[in-house]
Amino acid sequence: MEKLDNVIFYNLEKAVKSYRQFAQANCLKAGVEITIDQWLVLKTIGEYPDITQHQLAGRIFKDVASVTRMIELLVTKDLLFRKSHAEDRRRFTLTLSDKGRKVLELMRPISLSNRRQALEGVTETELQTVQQVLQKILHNVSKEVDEKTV
Amino acid sequence: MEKLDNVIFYNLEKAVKSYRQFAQANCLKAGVEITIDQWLVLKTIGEYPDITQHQLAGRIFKDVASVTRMIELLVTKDLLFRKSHAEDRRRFTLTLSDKGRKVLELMRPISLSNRRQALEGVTETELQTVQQVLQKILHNVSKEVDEKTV
DNA sequence: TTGTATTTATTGATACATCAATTATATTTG
DNA sequence: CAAATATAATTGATGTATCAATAAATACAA
Repeated sequence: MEKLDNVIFYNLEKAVKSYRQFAQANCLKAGVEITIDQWLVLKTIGEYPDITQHQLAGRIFKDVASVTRMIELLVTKDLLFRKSHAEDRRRFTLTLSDKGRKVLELMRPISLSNRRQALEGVTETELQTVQQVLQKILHNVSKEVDEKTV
Repeated sequence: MEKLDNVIFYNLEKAVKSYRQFAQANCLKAGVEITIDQWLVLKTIGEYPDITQHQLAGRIFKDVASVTRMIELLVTKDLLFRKSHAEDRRRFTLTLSDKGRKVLELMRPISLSNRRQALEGVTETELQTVQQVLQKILHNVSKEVDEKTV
């Protein structure tokens, strides 16, 4: 009773994991030595040059602790520079290195192709429905405002 | 250009992660000291008493190495027994302990309620669309049969 | 302005993911 | 049957997730 195959959350996880493996494999094939997660960090820093690690974590839905460690890695891989922020000494300024920028360029066509391949045969309408459902789920599981404010 | 918010795979990951946190928090609230992943293992063993670790891994889309370690944990937590298989000495027979069965019973209503809450406002039709799309994605990203068999 | 709270980030501990290499047992094939 | 192959599981190495505790700097309130 209640086969896992019918539980949407298992299928969601399955699809997400499979896509990740697929995407990761395609990066390697293209000779880019980076994990999808590391790429996400680089990409986000590229888009938001003055972002804090905290905001970064939120944007890629990761833990701040994870982000700290990923940044360390990216720095030792010479993809990223980190220097103390000029105006707020609690923060750090994160800057892509040349190598980091190069990786991002290499990745752009790959990630586009990954998505295109993965979504082959999926219609625009279907996509919209999926997005709607995901929004609803997100809304439902996000910490509700405490209603004990009677 | 190409905001992450519009990329379905980010939203998928986001939804999956959020649901996991939600589900995990609800377990803790109910006093069940187990991770969702450990629960998945127990549940699957309950449903397939003679399963191999390899099959188990496939069923919950995890790595065999992860499964090995999770089983070790579950054994030390006294939720699971493991003894060498009678007919095939490469294998192990995995058996739920009383404590393990009790945890599964405690979890049943919780997981049902988790899903119900998370899917509030989502119609049956929408769900079906999502399932279809997930199937398509899975199909697209799964290793294609090598077509160089010319 | 001193004390308190908040924000930014790190660190330690534990759990899980993934890949590659290895061990042990079974199965197949010559 | 012996050799080659396949299967079941473990182990090591590296990367990520999550929680809790901490440190340092900044903001805010009395």
